[in-house]
Amino acid sequence: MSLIGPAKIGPWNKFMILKSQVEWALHCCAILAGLPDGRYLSTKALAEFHGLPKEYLSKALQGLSQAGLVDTSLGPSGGYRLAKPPAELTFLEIVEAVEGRQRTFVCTNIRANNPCRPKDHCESSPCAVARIMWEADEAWRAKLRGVKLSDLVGILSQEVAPELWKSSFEWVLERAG
Amino acid sequence: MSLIGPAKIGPWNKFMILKSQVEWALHCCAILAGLPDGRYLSTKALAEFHGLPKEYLSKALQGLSQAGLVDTSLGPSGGYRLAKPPAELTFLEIVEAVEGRQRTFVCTNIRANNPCRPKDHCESSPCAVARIMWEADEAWRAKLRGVKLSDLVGILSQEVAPELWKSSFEWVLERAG
DNA sequence: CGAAATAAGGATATCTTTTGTCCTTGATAG
DNA sequence: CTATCAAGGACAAAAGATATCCTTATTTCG
Ligand code: SF4
Ligand code: SF4
Repeated sequence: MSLIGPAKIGPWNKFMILKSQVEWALHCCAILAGLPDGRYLSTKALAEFHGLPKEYLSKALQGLSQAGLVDTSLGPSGGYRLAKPPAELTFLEIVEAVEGRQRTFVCTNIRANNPCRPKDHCESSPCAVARIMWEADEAWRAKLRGVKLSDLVGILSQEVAPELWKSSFEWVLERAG
Repeated sequence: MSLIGPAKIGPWNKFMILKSQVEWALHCCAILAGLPDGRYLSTKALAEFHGLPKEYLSKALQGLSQAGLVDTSLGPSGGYRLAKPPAELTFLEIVEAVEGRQRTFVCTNIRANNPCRPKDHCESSPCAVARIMWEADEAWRAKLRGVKLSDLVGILSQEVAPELWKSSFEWVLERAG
């Protein structure tokens, strides 16, 4: 389902992959975006709705909370709600909140091992290899930065079957504190 | 060195990261690009030049070989050489040869767990979340597809100190079969 | 006030992936 | 014939992802 080409290159089937937490967080934000003003939705409800382990999903939601993307409330009728309007929440913010902000290419500075290199030689700036890879990372981020949560909700509201959309909304409302 | 922001978000310090093999393969290709026509360079020489474990680097080179990016030759004076001119070899080809071609976002289809979803409901196409993430992946690939190995060599030849560039070239030539 | 529900987060266990080593096989140059 | 090479299988160690359990402090509601 997720292979692009015939790619069967030795034992290297797996590509660098985002945590499944990212998918969970995106789905949860989409749900929270539909919540009426001031209401909260608990981890329990979000986990149940998506069929996910509650305790582990909680870690992803904590990531969103620490990044300031959601507000929380304790006690019964507590839970999560978005900290800003869906139109001001980007995909990149959500992805980075759970996945971190490191680049995909990390440089282990192997050029320092060059046997021809003088002992006192000091490369100051990152070399071209790293810069090129980081530009690709930035293109990835730029794309995600350009998509708002509200864009997603807009697409989903058109694509999801109306009766499913409606019943899901009601299911959530019943549990929103 | 590789952090973009202050990003200290819970235990999630690590981002999805490319194998170090990718860095190794890019460096090796840069070296091979400087090889005179018809000459080969062995795993042993490449590993020694970069200070890498020979047997493990070998796996990365096998990836390049299986992808048809390099030609190999057995026996003494054997090794690797590029299968095509550096101007026709893209970063993306090299990266995919060692890392694979899977997307960074894999969809575990959690929408199927929606308790409101009718039993016989069948979502055919991937939803908007997945499509958006895949577009970002494609932007990343497009960027890497646009950079040729010859571009890298051009930049390096300007940036690397001339005496180091020259001595490295000679070091390689001494060992090229 | 007291009980139940909640987020936050520490500790730990398990599984997968990455990284690395070792060895065998078959081919090739000299 | 011998030394050297790529290919690749088997295996081990380290790191990371996934998941569970438990404690603590806070808040709502009866
Ligand atoms: S800076 Fe360039 S040479 Fe140094 S490790 Fe990173 S990619 Fe390799
Ligand atoms: S297709 Fe969409 S809803 Fe289904 S698992 Fe993928 S991202 Fe989630």
